Amino acid sequence: MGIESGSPHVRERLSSARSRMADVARLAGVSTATVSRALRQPDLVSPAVRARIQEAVERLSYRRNLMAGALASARSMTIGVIIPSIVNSFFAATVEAMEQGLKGTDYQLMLGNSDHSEDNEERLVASFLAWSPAAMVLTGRRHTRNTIRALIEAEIPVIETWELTDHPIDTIIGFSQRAAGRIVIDHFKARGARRLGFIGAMMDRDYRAVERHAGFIEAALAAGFQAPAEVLVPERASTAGGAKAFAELMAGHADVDAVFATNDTLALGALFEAQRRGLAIPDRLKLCGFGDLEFGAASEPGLTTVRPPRREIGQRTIEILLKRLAGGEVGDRVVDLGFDLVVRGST
Amino acid sequence: MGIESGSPHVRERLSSARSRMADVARLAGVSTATVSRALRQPDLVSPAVRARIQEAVERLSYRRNLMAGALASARSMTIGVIIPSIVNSFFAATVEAMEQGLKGTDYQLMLGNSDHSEDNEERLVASFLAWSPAAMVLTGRRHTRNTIRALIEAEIPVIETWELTDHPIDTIIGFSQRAAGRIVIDHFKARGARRLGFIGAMMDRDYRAVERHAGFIEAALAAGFQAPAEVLVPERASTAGGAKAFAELMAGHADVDAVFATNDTLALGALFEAQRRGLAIPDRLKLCGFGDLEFGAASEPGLTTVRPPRREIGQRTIEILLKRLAGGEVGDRVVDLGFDLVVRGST
DNA sequence: GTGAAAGCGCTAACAC
DNA sequence: GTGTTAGCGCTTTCAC
Repeated sequence: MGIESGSPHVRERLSSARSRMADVARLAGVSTATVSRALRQPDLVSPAVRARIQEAVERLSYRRNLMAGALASARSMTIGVIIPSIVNSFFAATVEAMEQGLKGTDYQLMLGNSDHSEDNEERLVASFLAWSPAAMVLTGRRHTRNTIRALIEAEIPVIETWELTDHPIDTIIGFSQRAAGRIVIDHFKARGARRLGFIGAMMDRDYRAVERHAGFIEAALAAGFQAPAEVLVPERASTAGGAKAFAELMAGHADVDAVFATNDTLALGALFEAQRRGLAIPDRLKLCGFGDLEFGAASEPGLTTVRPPRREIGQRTIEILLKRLAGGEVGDRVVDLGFDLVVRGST
Repeated sequence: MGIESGSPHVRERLSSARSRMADVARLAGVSTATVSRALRQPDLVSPAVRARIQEAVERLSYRRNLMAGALASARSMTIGVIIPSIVNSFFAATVEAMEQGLKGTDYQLMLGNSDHSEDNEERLVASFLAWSPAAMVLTGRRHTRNTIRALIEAEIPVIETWELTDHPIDTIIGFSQRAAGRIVIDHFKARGARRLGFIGAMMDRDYRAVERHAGFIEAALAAGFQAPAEVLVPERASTAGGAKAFAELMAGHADVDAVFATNDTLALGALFEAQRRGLAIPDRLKLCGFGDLEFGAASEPGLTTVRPPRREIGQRTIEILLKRLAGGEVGDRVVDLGFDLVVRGST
């Protein structure tokens, strides 16, 4: 098309194997504009033409080049998701639910891992935005100024998750971490606990754990308990860390009879350590975790825990996003999905 | 720049806020080609010019539009990774290691989840290829014909992981699942086991578990054991499933004294169930898992397990990929990273 | 409802 | 070592 003989720099096509939209257009006897419409907004194209295009697409086994489309429209079919940790199955369940919600659409998740660092998050957001994502999903409500600015300038839907705040960047979907900490006190009190303990991990970086802790302490004092004994492990939550922290806790405060661990994994470690020490659960020691990780239902005894709406957060996020991306209204900016206390043998 | 008055269709820039390479070029007093070079192959640009460009980039807080670059070069800075499950922390550790290996480079992982299905994998590969990834990373060596063809046609590095085969698509990095099953027999025999049991999950879809099973059975028979008693759970491995399967196993074969579970999560369930039944571990019952998940080191008793090179697979994958993408030679096409038997209290 | 044509913001031949 | 220039394969006005 218009290659004049003598044209100086002819660039060869790199992937000559793959058919382009122009090939489809030619075969269907229409323009590329019409093919583009037929593929993106079928309603705007007459049924007859649509059928011809469909046939041509199949004959050529044509697949749209998403990058060309993204460049032309300044918007890609990508949704950037940043979670604090992949290994932590809290967020894995949320991501899995998001993936399932996206099945059948053309959207792709682009997953990043901030390792619980706001600076890492800032870098990730910057590099994700270079892909002109259709939307961004973050974990938590705390971000650097630059992150927030970049996100606002991008003018795309932004969903924060796993927490609540009255001032989300755009929309936040989660639950009150503080209330999750408080509810444990009610339960311990009902069970007759006298001396409380707390085990936490990575509380210098995991702001959600800090909030659960705050809720726990605040409610403990309000309920007339002595200030809980605490042991924090610096590394990320692990069974080994939980066992170690529990040992340390009991070493310093042998009278503790009810322990809240900010994470089921820590609680499992405490449970094993209690077993090793022959402490009867729940009679001598009551144990409550957070997360409702799968093993808690099958452990011996079963682990009492606070269940966050892990999958629901992901489902609702995608639901809201798909509606927005299809041109729907912005709904509630704060979505509280709540949580449950799951009572099992350990209390 | 050549906008003639009366030009019919002038399209307005959508994101006028962001600076383009042309802006940087203008400010630095060079052409866009030079800016592009300075950003991608700094060695080809004189230090003086490079510095000027660098300054302009900072002044304008310029970020390259990766999609434009990808379109022009028919190659994006993306590495597509497909794993069978996000929730399963086996692969999470591999992905985490890959991410860390990519830190400081401009490459991004694009993560997909096949849910242990070759058909899902095929769809994911197809949609990932639409992004012209720089490379693809798959889990396992079994793929549909279409997957393999598409990957070969893409002419990019392809790494298969977590298994071995003499005929990889391109390169495979892993270990022998079959040998991992066999080694457990050696250990059980050394510990004086008499009657063997096996617990598996999702063995209709998880081909790696099937291979471990095959190795276990094959070695058991070769070592003169009676054919192991087996219980398989259809769902994905869980503690609850392990407990249930173990209960069923003992109900049918009360004489079993050594159990191999294809997954530590199942083994943990068996451990809890054995506790509930008052079976002494390891005296009455020996238990071995697979995966070396974190809790096994802290459980009571500690869980003997086969440790796969989870992080090593990810590290090596990125190492090899970065070398290849930088134009390096293709090295070994089969990389055996081996595995370890980690002996703890449960045997 | 459909087509023409002007970009989207880069990269890579090639010339100098 | 640097500039010129022609695309990459779409999307989207605008005109009909």
